[in-house]
Amino acid sequence: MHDHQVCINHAMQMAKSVCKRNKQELTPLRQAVLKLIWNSHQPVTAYQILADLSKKRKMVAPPTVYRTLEFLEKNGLIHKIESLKAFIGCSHPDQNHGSVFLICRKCNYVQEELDMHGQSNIDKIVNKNIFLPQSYVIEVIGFCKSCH
Amino acid sequence: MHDHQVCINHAMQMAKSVCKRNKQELTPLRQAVLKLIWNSHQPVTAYQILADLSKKRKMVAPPTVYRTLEFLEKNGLIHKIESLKAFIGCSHPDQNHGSVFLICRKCNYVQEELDMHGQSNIDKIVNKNIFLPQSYVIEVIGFCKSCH
DNA sequence: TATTAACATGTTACATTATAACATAACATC
DNA sequence: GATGTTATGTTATAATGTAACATGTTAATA
Ligand SMILES: [Zn+2]
Ligand SMILES: [Zn+2]
Ligand SMILES: [Zn+2]
Ligand SMILES: [Zn+2]
Repeated sequence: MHDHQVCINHAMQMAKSVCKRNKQELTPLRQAVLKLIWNSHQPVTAYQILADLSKKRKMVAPPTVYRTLEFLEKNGLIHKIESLKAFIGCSHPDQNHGSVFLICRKCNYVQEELDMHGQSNIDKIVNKNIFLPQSYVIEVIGFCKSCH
Repeated sequence: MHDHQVCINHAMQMAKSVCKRNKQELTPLRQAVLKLIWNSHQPVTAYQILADLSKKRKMVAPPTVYRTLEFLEKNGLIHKIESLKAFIGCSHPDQNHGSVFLICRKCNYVQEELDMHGQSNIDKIVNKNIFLPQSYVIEVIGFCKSCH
């Protein structure tokens, strides 16, 4: 357990400054979606967001949600968990980083850990193959400390 | 370039022995799907398989394909590339292993590299968090040697 | 101040990916 | 030949994601 309000406040503050830095607008819609995502440390699907958002505002359609998610992801404010087709707030949007996601199958908590891709065993493989990496998907599925 | 017929033959041989070891049946349907997947080193979607298979045999429905894919995956004969929602033959179905997939955005070639999860930086993170890993999704998206 | 360009959001209609639930077949064992 | 098990077929629908075009909003710029 932790004071999650701190997480939310921090995330929203970060978002403001990141968007400012990137010269991008953090509109009310984008803020609302980001806040919904930060409701928990569990990943949420686009259609969960769609439902939640449609309660708060008038009915929204899928493109609205997907576009907003795209914006947030491009600006490093959220990540997509590919193995779950779901989205989660980025814990470190200010830093340029790769991430390792630890995904608990029982409680759904997702822990994002920084990983400076560059000298890991994965990068050894990348280099050995003369591969030019552009993005990484690194997800570990299992049970978190509390759940096993 | 390489003699891909060798890859196919090897894969089908391996499949036979793996299924025997696992006491599982490699039925004609399952063989057909595996062969279709091994048509190339590029990942194929379930619905591509559905289309191909429906040409070879009588029309098949999605559950037939998804069930077969599930069987093949459970027996370690194929892998799902999560970031592409597509499937690819496993190059090393006989060994118990983790994999790193190098996915070329231009030519779609997917290189599977073995990675004995256990002492990598990812596992350091796993251990630090007292996380009990069950499966890994490790995908690097970029450009292969030939394409950059 | 009208005009334009840009960006953001709304709307409609679909495409793609995946699964639930139930029915039948195929085969082995008793 | 009844029974259980595994594999496959069938129908229907759920869940995820996008293309294309319309409208609104704001801020230069003519
Ligand atoms: Zn929190
Ligand atoms: Zn947990
Ligand atoms: Zn080959
Ligand atoms: Zn390539």
